[in-house]
Amino acid sequence: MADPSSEKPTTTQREKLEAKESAILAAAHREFAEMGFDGAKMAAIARRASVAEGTIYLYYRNKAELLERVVARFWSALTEGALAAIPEQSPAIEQLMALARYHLTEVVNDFDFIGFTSQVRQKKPRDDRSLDPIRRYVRVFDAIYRRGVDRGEFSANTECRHWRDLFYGQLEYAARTMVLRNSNDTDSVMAHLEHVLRAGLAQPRLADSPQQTHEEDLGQLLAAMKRDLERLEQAIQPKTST
Amino acid sequence: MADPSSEKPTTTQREKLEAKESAILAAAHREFAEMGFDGAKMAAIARRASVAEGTIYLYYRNKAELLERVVARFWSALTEGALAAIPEQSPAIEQLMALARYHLTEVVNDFDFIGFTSQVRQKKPRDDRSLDPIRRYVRVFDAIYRRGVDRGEFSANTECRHWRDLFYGQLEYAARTMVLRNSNDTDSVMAHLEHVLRAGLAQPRLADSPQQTHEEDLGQLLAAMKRDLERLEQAIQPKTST
DNA sequence: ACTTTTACTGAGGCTAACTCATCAATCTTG
DNA sequence: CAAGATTGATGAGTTAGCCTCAGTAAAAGT
Repeated sequence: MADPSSEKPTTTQREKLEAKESAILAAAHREFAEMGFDGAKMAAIARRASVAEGTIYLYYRNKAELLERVVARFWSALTEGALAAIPEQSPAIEQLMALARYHLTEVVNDFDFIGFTSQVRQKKPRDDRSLDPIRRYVRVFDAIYRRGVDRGEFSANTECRHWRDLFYGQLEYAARTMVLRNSNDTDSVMAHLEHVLRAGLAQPRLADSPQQTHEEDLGQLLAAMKRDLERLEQAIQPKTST
Repeated sequence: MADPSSEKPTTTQREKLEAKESAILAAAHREFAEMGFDGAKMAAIARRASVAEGTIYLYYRNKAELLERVVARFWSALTEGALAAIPEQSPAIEQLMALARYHLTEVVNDFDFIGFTSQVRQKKPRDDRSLDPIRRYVRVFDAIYRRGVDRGEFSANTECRHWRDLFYGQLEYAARTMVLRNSNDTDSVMAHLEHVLRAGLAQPRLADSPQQTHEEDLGQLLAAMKRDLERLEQAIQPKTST
């Protein structure tokens, strides 16, 4: 066992398993994307992955669970890509727009998987772990949002989840429209979203009790100036009063 | 044939057919809603509708087409309900909010059918007539939007479709969140949507040349203060420099 | 009353998901 | 290193459920 040559087969064995599982997932991904859930045949997936049909059932209980794992992998990959696409040090609003652009293009590319996702969700209990990758992806938005609040870019008095729903909802519908019409006007969608976010996130109380956000910043500026004035006054007074 | 009594069976015959078709649709609706598409069994639908399994295939080519027709009926009903729920003479923004509230509650009630809809859409060519009821429903928004533009409530320089995507997208995601969490905060969703619509639809150029509203006033205030400071500086300098 | 047309039926065909007895390969142990 | 044990892989067979179609009943036509 200490002999390196004898270790090789051990690691190879593990790698073999993982490679096989990965091959099945990749084959299933392609088959589902091309044929849809009902159209996809387990036999075809097995053929694509170069395994026997029965082998698939050693890794996944049934066709539905296979789809579920493919979908989970899709969202994990999406999360990786999104994190890579977001500029680290930029203002939060720019990070949001980068996320939006990434999300939109990816969703248009793999639009079927949005449908698969809701198909999977439909028959899952609320707290199923298989939905975690989706939750992790959604939290990418939340993280940026919170950072925006911390940096003072966004006012803190709107619930994050409403903006999250608006963000992903708008993008998904825009993607659907683009896919259905086979057109691509990403830029105009992005411009509109940015407009809405800037107008609403930066000045979120405009509707309820207007004039509180940027004005808040400006208010702080004013306060600082007032302090400066007072200091100036202090500096003067000794000379003038004496 | 001219005898009225001989006409009766003819109409009864037609009514019978329509009643049967309607019974099948209703049975299918319930079965799909309870069991999902895959879980629903044609035999069960036939039993619910009190017809033989083969009879269903006289009306619908296959299970998928049956779902398609159920979905179409669902959207038609939604359109009727929406038109009824919208106050005729109110401002467009209020009509939009009425539509939003109606849409949200209905979608939460029958959330499965949203999933079915995308399932149906996935395997349909772009120009399939069976999607018409959905298009008709979507146009309810468009009509209100245009009316708002005509009345001068909304500025005309944003594309309708972006606001439509935002409107339905936000609501669908909000509905999903509510269904998944089994919570109901319709009012807070509505408040947020109204805020966004009012901020964006009424003052649509905010994003292009930012910071022109209240900050302008504050800016003037700051400018005035700066002038004061300069005056103060002037007042001091003679005394300190001399 | 007899034919034709139309509406309906449900047993059976067929496809495709899933199982399981069997085999192959690797690991363990005397 | 050979023999047994364990684990992984296979694909023919089972089964569920969609859909067909030959046959029946009812209505319309003549």
